Amino acid sequence: MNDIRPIRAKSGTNHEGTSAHNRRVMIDALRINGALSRADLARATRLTKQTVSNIIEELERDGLVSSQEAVRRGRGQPSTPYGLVPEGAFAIGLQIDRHVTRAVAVDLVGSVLVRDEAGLPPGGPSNGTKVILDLVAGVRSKLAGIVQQSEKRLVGLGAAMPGPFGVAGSGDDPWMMEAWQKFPLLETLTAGTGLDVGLQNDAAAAATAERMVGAAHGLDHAVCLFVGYGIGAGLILNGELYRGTNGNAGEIGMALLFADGKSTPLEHRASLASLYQHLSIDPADPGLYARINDLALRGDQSIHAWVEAAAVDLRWSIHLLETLFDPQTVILCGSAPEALVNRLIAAIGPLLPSIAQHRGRTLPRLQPGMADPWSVALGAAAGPISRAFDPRFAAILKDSLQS
Amino acid sequence: MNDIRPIRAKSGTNHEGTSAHNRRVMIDALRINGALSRADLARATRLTKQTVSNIIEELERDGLVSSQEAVRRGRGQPSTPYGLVPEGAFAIGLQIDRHVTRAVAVDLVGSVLVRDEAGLPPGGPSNGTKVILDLVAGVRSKLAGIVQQSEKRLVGLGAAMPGPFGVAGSGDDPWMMEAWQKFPLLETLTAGTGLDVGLQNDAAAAATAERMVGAAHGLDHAVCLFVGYGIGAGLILNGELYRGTNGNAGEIGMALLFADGKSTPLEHRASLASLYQHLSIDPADPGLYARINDLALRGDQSIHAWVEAAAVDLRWSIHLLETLFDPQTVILCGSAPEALVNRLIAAIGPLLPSIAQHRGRTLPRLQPGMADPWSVALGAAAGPISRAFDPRFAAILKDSLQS
DNA sequence: AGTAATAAGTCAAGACACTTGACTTAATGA
DNA sequence: TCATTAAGTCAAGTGTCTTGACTTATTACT
Repeated sequence: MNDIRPIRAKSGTNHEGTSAHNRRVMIDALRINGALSRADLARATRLTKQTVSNIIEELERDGLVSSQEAVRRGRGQPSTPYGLVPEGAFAIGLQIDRHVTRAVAVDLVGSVLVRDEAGLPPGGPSNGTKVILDLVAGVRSKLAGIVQQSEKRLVGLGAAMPGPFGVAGSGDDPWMMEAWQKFPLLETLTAGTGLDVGLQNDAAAAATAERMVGAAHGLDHAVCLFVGYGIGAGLILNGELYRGTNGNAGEIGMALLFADGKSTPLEHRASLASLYQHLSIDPADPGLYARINDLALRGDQSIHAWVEAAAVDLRWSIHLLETLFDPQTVILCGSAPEALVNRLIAAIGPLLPSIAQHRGRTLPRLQPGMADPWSVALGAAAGPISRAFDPRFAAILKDSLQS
Repeated sequence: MNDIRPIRAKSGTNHEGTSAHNRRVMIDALRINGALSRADLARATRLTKQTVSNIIEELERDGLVSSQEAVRRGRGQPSTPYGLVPEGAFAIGLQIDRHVTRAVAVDLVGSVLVRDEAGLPPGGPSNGTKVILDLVAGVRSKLAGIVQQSEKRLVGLGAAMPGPFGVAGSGDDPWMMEAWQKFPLLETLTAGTGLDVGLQNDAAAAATAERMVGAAHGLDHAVCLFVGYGIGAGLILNGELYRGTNGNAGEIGMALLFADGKSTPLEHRASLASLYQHLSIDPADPGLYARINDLALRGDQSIHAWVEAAAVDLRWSIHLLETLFDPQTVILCGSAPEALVNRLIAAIGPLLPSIAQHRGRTLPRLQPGMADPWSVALGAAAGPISRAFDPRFAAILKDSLQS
């Protein structure tokens, strides 16, 4: 009769949770709307003027917001807008890709202050860990050289790498990503940097970036279709990144397509990997990015065939994402040369019919996102910033309150 | 300069929000774990014993929980477990299907107390509204005859019908569902019943039912693949039903499949509609359910061919849902005869490889859910109960606190 | 048996964060 | 000039959780 079953329950909350939530709501409002007065904030958040005043005062003491020039708007006392202070917080973003690793330092509003990259030697984590830790340390010290107190204001390190995580893989990846995926990266990075470390896949990172400073800014439901070496979808649902049970939600590249009696993962058909194979070029070529961009700009015939084929699969992928997630918009982004992404977008249209053809639609069904080799690292850095400052259910719960 | 841009912000919260959240967390814990003592609840929710005592006292006054026989568990004062009181709250669930409408009255723990159905005359809402309102009124008065104070404890009316909502349709549906989808159903039901009314699609309702009393009980990430006249997926993400921008998330039946050079919606290939067509029978036949069940039990050859074909599409659908949502489990349910669902499940296996083949997996990748013509109505009723009593982010916000 | 240990649950005071309503400040418009 | 309007502050009030001591009830040990 002595049942020792664990009791499962969500955590309760208390005053601290309330306060933490309200602080986050203020920051979020300032991020979405730009500078706002206390009175504006009170109306928008449904809190009282007094409460807003107290919280703003606290945020100002913490260096997260600052007052601006008073604004006269008709009768009444002029309002004093408060805006986010970019240097109020920083985060380091780290991208681990097949043959390269990139790190950036980003501030509270998502500006990249420092960026650096390094080649990853073959051999997986055993050879790459030192390179990565050195890269992070370098970015961190450069940041310290640019701004005061950066270390105190560093909220964490976000890492991004291709998924999926924790899955028994196919073993056909020459880039040892599987070894990386199995490696205790979080623990290694935490031990090596002393920072709070988070990990997400590259598509999720791209979506996080789009939400902070890109096309998904202020949206609560958006899907980012990320075309990189692989292909994946980053999901913004209810205003938050959706991770799924194991952080693998959105791994559309693993979706099997059936054609001509055989099944192929989408990843093998529409991704830069397939392009490299199509063009018979070495993905480790350092001048690759410029070369592809050049080919895309020139409208090269060899690229054209791949674009047309990939566009068919992407068009269908977008249709499927619209059908399953019912987002406000789909964003096409990638760690691909911008010219190539533009060609893809042009080739994808017109979109397939879907539930996205909705009466109340205001946003385009498909929008271009960032096409920048640094966008994944930026999104990786945006992760810790979002965790620290965006309103989230988890942030009100007692078991998340440590500070 | 007089910019009248609307300021967008999430709502703040206050003590009431805190309290409302904690009440919901208690109810949720009792629902998941069964009866618990105050001390157990305090540990599980991370609240203090005193706080739990106060909230339990309040919930007991409200008739939502009641104490049970004291339990001796080793040293120390025996604990007094508290459990949910089924008749603490009720909701009416309404299913509007092509040729039939069903209504149920459900209690706090998801037991169906009253059920009734009626045929829907052709002609869409103009002819059907009266039938529906009469059906609801009948169920409501029968409930009042069974339990005391049912009207006071009625938290709302949940309606479910096939989606998608608000989409420019294809117009090829003989059952006038498009007319229903365009009809101001919420307003009509609110005016006709005086209740708080919610609306979701049938797959979402099935998922809500599975979460309250079925295979998704206590799970935070589950996908219900619902096979009915159409086919759809109900999504439980982060412990809540995910609706998408327009309540159309999960409408996998609208997904276009490409084969033999033409595109077909999944719905036309794997759904009861396709079965009826395959068997050349009239979907309005009142003895349909028994007839199909009988055919499935006998292992009829005509059904066998459809099952084999549908299983291919369902196998792929499950693979896709696993890939995109990374759920803890996929549940196959339907408003289809149980024997048919069992045949389908048997025919679907083995599943396609996917990211669901994860190291830490404990639940089966695919589980059977309810296969019951009443499950959609039950899920419809579970909607208002979940909105009223489950922990949700929205419930802590000031703009959701009215009571 | 008697007593120490253990755990549930209560009591009463305290702390925290939001709310209330009156008040001050500073601008515009008639 | 002065009523009106709106931003923002002040100080007391309120609701909800927390704290720490205390009571109650049972088992385990001597």
